Amino acid sequence: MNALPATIASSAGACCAPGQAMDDGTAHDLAKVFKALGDPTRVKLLSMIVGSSAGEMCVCDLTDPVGLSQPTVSHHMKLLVEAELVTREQRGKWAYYRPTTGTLADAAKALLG
Amino acid sequence: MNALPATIASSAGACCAPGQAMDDGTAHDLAKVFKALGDPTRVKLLSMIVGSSAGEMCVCDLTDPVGLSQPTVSHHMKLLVEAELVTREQRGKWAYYRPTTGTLADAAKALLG
DNA sequence: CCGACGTATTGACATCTGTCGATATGAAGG
DNA sequence: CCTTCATATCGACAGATGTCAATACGTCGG
Repeated sequence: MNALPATIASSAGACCAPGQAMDDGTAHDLAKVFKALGDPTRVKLLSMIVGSSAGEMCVCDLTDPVGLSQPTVSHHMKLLVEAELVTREQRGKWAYYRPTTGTLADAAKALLG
Repeated sequence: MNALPATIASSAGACCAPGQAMDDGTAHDLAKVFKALGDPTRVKLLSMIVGSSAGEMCVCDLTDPVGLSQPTVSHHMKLLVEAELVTREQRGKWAYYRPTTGTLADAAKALLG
């Protein structure tokens, strides 16, 4: 229940001492974001949410298009939340997910300098 | 021995029919790029190459900083090459790796629209 | 309070992945 | 040629990952 994206953003600033290995914690945090997108199903899920007209989607809307069971989709969404690529909001019976702005871009920037 | 990044770039253009699931092949290609960065070691490796003053590094320069065996580093570099995040050039006994420009940014753009 | 419904968690399983040691490949130097 | 050195490939193994069926949790409408 944690994650520290502030580290990522700050690392994007003071970046890249030449030839020096990146800090272990930063590398771990960046890898977590990219790893969350390292599965075709999760790429699809995020792309659907990003492209949705309402800007948010619930699990029930996502299950059918990806063709996987509801628990599996729920599991994937949890990983996306933990990577802070989406946020979760419970409204009534439904859990709505919407993309976070900047997480992926910040990670890429921290890596490429 | 393939990979099709043209798909990624082109997908970045005609992106995101609302609510529609992303094409299977595109999702797979994007996931391949992100998965290659889904390991802290590979994040470190790429960041070191990006931050290097010469703009390129050989395996011998990379092995020590990450603290892993030479075969393991070679394995990681192969994955980065296959994801087209770096290019490999053999000069004499040494294999030099340098980052590709745009692969990660294109993947992120294809995903976020 | 109860039943229905959307979602999350658990347990199990096959597969994938990161790592190493041993070995193969390939290029320079004598 | 034969050796040396940098890199790649192979085989093996522990651990992580994606998936599902079964089940538990929470919220709403009676």
